Amino acid sequence: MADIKQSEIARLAGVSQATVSRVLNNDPQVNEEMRRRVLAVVEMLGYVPDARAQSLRAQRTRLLGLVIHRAPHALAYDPFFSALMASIIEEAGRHGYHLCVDAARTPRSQRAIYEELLRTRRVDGLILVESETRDQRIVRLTEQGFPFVLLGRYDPPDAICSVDNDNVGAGFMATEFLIRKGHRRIAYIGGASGLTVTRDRLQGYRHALEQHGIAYDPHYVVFTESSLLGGQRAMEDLLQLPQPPTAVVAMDDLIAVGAMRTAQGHGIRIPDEMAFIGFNDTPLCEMVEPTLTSVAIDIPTLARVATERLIALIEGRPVEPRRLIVPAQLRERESTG
Amino acid sequence: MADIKQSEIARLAGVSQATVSRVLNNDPQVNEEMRRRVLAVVEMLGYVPDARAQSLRAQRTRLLGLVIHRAPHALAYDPFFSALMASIIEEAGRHGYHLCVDAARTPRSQRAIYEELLRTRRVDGLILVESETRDQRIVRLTEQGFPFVLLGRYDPPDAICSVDNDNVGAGFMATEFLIRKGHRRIAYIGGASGLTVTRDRLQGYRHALEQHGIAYDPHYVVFTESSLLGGQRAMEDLLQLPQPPTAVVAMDDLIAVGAMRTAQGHGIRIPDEMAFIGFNDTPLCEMVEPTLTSVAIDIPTLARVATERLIALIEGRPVEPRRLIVPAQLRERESTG
DNA sequence: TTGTAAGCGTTATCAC
DNA sequence: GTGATAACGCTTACAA
Repeated sequence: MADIKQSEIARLAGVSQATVSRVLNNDPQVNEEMRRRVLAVVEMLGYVPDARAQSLRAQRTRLLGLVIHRAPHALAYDPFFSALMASIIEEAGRHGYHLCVDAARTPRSQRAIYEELLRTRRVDGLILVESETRDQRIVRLTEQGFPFVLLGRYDPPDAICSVDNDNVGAGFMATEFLIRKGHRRIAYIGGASGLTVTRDRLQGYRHALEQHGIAYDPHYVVFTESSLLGGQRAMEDLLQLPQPPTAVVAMDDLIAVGAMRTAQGHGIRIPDEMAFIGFNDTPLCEMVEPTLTSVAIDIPTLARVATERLIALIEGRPVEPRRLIVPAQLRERESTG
Repeated sequence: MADIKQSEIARLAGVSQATVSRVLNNDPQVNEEMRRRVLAVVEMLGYVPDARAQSLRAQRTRLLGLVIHRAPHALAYDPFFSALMASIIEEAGRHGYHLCVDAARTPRSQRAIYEELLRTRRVDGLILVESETRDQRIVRLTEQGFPFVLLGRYDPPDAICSVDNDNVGAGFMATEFLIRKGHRRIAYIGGASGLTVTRDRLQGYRHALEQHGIAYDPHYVVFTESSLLGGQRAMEDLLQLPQPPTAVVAMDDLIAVGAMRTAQGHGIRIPDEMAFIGFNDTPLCEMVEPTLTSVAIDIPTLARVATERLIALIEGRPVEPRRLIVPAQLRERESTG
């Protein structure tokens, strides 16, 4: 039972193996009668073509590659990554593609993995995440002409095909929202200061202040690690200031919640005395008291668009413009009044 | 540059293509001199064999399959799945395998996906999760002799190869822990009632009650969806009882937190008036107030063992015993006093 | 010890 | 319109 192949179908239907292939590929030239006969046998045996043979013959696997750059436990609780992966899978499936996920913990193994995926032709294209300023992967893939899409920002914009959530815009949106609520002393708590996300959102924050005639005060900007504890520590620092802020833009929900906890611990009422806004719109936002306003990255759209574009690249369709921006969305809740 | 193949290496090294293949497969019969010559060219061109051709020839793809049974947004915040996937990827990589992840939202598409993966031979084996009591996938895979490992329980134990976190034991452990704390009216909030996990933990719960001479009262057992809201709804029901429980065993941390919230909303003090215990030991446990006691499933071990066994099956090595149990661990926190 | 050649299951290009 | 036949890139008998 295991190994039905086209020649087997052909034998039972009394036609040649080539005809079976034609029928299965909807060749219009094939006679109705033969088509029926072949399809009947195909149906009966539940024949499906062997993906391995198709891959070799067609020179493509219909597999998209995604490489995770974290240790397993770090990935486990990263909703961004899970959501991304799930949406990629879904969109890929719609186009008849599958997702192959690999992991690379160290920078060295990263290079090795990308090199392997590239050379073995195990996948037809790659989705890149967490780009660095001088990304070797991008250089390599570009010079090899291997299809890939970057999730993130890259300069110059037309050099490669990329899809980005608008981090600058998101930082701007969050800050302006607070300004419109009447706040003037607004703090920004960033994550690791080297990350592009941190810097981009900070840029949006500064831009919003500027546009509304508020002087930028570096005392209101702190960087910390992306965790509850990080948020708590950052807030402690901000509360030491002679003029503490009346509103806080935090790099992610975890930091925001940590900061909010600390403020509450100091007897500060939220949102009356201090407003908070986070990023990513994680379920955490609904779990805390008061619920947390958050700027949502539209992960499903991000993933969908990136996947669509990658498949277009693979199949040789034009992709224009090269860089696409997916706007963020603000989800207003109690923490901003 | 793109397409280096063995025949190309052979030409440059002045040997036959078969010799190149032998060198790459460490055939001991090949002469040292030739080996050097071939490897030099291989090195120089950075040649790596084409995975597609190897797949067809060897009749195996070195791909493991995992099918997710949820909508993307549901997966996004499911740490169990992410942790599992990450650990599978890591272990697979150690053995030279990759992970192919697919998704099936509806039961119908589920069958279709499994059938496709099975028939197209796109993957060498499957890791099954979330088994149901009469799992059609298992029947089908078994009759086809397709390699797979079930993460979960299955009877009879020797029928198929499975790795289970000890759900019965975990349910028992959680319940007994509460009993030892002095509780007698203990509720159990399960997930979807069809799931094996739900039933297994319930069995452990009943077993613990029985062993400590506490009568089983079905009013204390409710089923709900695995979410904050599900937990909240279930708790509302439990609070309607003439004699509400003094302790709650919830199927997962999300449900537990939802239930805890609702209890708090009704002015119930935790853990003084009501104790809570969840499952999975997610970061959520540390984020809530009071922190949540939880029974941890050892996901990395689970994933590692399952992956190892699947690969053993694929490569025709014996796997004994067929069923393996990975014990759980209780992480005590504030919610149980 | 090495080269020649068959074949893995497809698709596509030929003749007929 | 249909049936032989040649690839796709690799592994492995078998021949030399």
